[in-house]
Amino acid sequence: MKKLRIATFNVNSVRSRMPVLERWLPASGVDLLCLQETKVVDAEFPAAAFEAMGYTPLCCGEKSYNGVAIVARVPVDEVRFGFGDGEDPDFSTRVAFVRAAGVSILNTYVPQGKEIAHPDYALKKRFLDRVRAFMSREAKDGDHFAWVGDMNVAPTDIDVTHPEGKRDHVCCHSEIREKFEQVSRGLADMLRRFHPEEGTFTFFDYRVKNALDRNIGWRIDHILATPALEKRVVDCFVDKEPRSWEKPSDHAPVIADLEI
DNA sequence: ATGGCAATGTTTCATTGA
Repeated sequence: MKKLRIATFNVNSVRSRMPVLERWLPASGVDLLCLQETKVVDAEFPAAAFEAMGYTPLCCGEKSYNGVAIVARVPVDEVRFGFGDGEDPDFSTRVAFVRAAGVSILNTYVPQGKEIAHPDYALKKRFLDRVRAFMSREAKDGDHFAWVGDMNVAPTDIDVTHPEGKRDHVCCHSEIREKFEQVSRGLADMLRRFHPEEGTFTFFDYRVKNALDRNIGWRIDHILATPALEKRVVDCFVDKEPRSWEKPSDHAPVIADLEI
């Protein structure tokens, strides 16, 4: 039985976040980190800084927007970017799949969708359908599999401050919640299992004054596990500390401890 | 709380994010 600590973190630019990451990651105990919104082409990804901390980065990014990466200090057996299902776009800068240390992890940055009437919202729903199809292909019964990342869905009313004003929001609308529920059916919400209390958030808008201290936020970053993996998860929590530092991401990392 | 802030590239503003 080995311990494995995994995490998901939307960094909102990996280059701007290196001071936070260099303070947080070495002390975090995280073995395998899933990043979203790296916002950088692969040639300019700060690989050396991660290597200096003892981690190997595997990235797929683009200029200005999106970008995902797997950062691991355990041997990685396989990594793939994009859905690889033949559909266009492939979303290689929003989808990463990794096998390492006896687990499989799908790391996604789900499109936010802008507004219900916007074409990006239809793209978001299609993205979630493709996640379901990907998992049907890649996650077999009994697999130690997790779907993690910035899902841009607050699954229930307690996952957002002031839900009554957000009925038509692309992250809260009943339709997207139903879609997310359908796509994630059979997977267990690890953060909710260990933190069922209200006010458990992973995103705190920069524009809301003292959002962190007032705990005005959203729970949109998730770690979801198959039944086989769920049995191996011994803890899951939000690490809000790096959100309180200088030049923070607007998201906080979500950490899960596994015994594999 | 119906604004606000942060990051990026096109850079002294426009666009995007959630």
